[in-house]
Amino acid sequence: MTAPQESSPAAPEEARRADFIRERVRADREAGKHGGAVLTRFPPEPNGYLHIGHAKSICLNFGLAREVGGRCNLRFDDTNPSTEDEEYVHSIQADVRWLGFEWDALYYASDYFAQLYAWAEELVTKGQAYVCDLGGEELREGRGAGKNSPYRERGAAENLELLRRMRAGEFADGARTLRAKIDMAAPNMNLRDPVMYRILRAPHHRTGNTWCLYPTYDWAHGESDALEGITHSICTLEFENHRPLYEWFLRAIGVAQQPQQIEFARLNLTYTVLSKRKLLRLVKEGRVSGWDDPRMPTLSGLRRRGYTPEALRLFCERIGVAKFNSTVDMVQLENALRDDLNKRAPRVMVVLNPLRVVIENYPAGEVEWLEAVNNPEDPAAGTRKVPFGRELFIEREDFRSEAPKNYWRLKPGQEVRLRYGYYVTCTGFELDAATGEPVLVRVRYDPATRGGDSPDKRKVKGTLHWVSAAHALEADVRLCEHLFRTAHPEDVPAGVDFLDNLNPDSLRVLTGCKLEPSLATATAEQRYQFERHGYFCLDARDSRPEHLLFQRAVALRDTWAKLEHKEGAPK
RNA sequence: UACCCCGUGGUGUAAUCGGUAACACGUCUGACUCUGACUCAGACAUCCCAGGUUCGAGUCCUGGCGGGGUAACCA
Repeated sequence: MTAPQESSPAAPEEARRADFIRERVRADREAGKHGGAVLTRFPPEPNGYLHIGHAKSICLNFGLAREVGGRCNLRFDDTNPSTEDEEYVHSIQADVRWLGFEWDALYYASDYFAQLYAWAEELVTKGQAYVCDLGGEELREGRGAGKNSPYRERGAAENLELLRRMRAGEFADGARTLRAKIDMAAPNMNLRDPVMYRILRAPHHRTGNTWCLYPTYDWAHGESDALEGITHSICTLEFENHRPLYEWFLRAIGVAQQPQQIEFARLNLTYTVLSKRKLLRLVKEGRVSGWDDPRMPTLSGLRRRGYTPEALRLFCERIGVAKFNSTVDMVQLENALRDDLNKRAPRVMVVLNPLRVVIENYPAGEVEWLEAVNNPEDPAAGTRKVPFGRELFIEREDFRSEAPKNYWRLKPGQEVRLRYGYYVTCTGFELDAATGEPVLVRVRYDPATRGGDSPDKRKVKGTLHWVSAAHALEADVRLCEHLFRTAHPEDVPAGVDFLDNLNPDSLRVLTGCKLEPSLATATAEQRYQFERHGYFCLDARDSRPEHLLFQRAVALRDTWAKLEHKEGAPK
C-alpha cells in the first residue's frame, strides 16, 4: 500500500474505534490465520461511475489493508459484457487514485475466464455441475418451487460434451446453462443449483469475442478472490445469503486457504440516491448534465463540486462501518468538507449580489491597498493586499432600509466594519423608483479606523465583506442545493417515480458577481473560502479565462439565516 | 410467504472475560469573535418490548415486536 502524500485532516489513525470488520481482522491476525497476512480487494463492476457509497468501501478495503501493513487489489468484476464499458474502467481508476489510494495489483475477473472454465469442466467431471436445458422462466420457477431440473441427472460425459459445445458456440443465447449441483431443497435459494455459466454473445471489452459463455457473479467472485490470495473479501449486505454458496464453490475447487467473505451495510445518504441504476437514469434522461454534474453524489461530481479527497476520507471515517441499515444525514458530508477546508482554504472577498456603496467623505480617485489575512486558521498562509476606494460593492443582504435591532449589518444610522477596511456609518440610500429595491447606499467613514480597528476601542457588531468597484473582477457563480427536495427520495408510493422528488431549484447561477482582483490567478484545483459565504472553486469544465465560473462546494454555517427563519416562521 | 441479517440519544457509530452508557455530527443555551464562520463551555438516551439467569445484563437465554436483504441466465 502506498499512503496518500497529502496531509490528512483526519488526524492519521489516532485511536480510531475499531468496527466489527477491523475487529475480526485483528482476531484473525492474532490467531495467525493466513500467516497473519491481510489482502483485500475493491471489486467494482465497470458499468457506472463510482459514488460516495463506493468511497466507503474503498476507504474500508484500502484503509484496512494500509493500517495493518497488508495489501489491497483493484479488481474489475467484468463478467457481464452486456452492461460494461471501458469508459467506466478508466473513470474508476481515476476516482480511486483521486481519493488517495493506489492498488497493489490491478486485475480483471476476465483474466480468470480460462481458469474458471477449466474448473467448471472439473466440477462437471466430478458430478458437481450439469448442463441444464431449461429456459429462464422454467429455471426460475423450478428453483422457487425447489423442484429438480429434468436434466439434473444427466451423465458426466454428456454434460462435459454439452459444456464444450456450449463454449464452441453451438447453442443460442440463453438456450442452456451450466448449473452447480447442490441442493434443490435448500432453504437458501442460492444453493438451489445456481447458474454458473450462461450463453451470451456480447463482445467483451477485454476478451473480445473469444467467449460466448460468461460466468455468473457467484461462480466468478470467490474464485477470483482465491486466485489472488485474498484473505478478507468484504462486500455489502445483499450478498450475505450468497456466503454459503461462495464457500461451497471454494470447497468444490479445493482451495488451500479460503478467503473469508464479510458483509457490511452500504451507505445511504439523505437528499440523494446512491444506486447505480438510479444515477444512470438521471444521466440518461438528462436530469443532470452528466456523471460529473456537481449535484451528483458521484466521486467525479463531488470533485467538480469542490469536495476534497481528505474530506471524503474524513466523512468515511466518521460514519463508521456496521451491519445496521442506516441513512447518514447529508450535513455529515458537508461538515466533513467544512472541517477540512476551514483549516486550509485561503479566504477571499466576493460579493455575490452586488449593491453599490459610496463613501461620501472618501476622496474620489484615491486607492489604498489594505492588508488582508489569507487564513486566520493558518498564520503561515500570510497576507495579501486588497484595493479600497470611494465606491464599493457590498452584499444586497447586508443592507436594509428597515431592519430589526438584532440586524447587525448596515441600516440607516448604524455603524459597521468593512473587513480589513474602515468603520462606516450609513447616512442614506436610494431606491429604484420602479421596484422599490435599494440601488445605492451612502455612508461616511472614520479615517481613524483604517485596517478595521478603532483607536478608541468602540465595538461594532457587524463586519461586512466588500469589493472595490474600480477593481472588481466579474464572474458567474453556480450554487447547488440538494438534488432532491425530500430527505428520502426513494420513499415513494407505488406507481410514483422517485424522479418526482427532484428539486426543481437545485441549480442556480448568479451572474455579475464581484470578485477581489487576487482571484485573477485562481486555478481549478484551489479551493477558496469566499468570506461569509462558503467554499468555492473554479469550475474545472465550464470556466473560461474570459468568463469565470465559480462553483460553491458548500456554504458556511449560517446562524443568522436560521435565526431569521425561525422568527419569520408563521406562528 | 420462505430463508438470512439487524434493532444503543435527533443522526451515525462505541462499550475487551456480563460491572453500571462513550465518541462524532446535529439541535438548544451561553461565552468569544475584524467571517452572525471558527473556537470554547453546558444541556439532550426509560440501551425495541416482556420474561429469565446473575450480587450485577446494552452485553447471556427464551418469547414477542419492528426494520432491512434475498427469492435474475445482474453484480
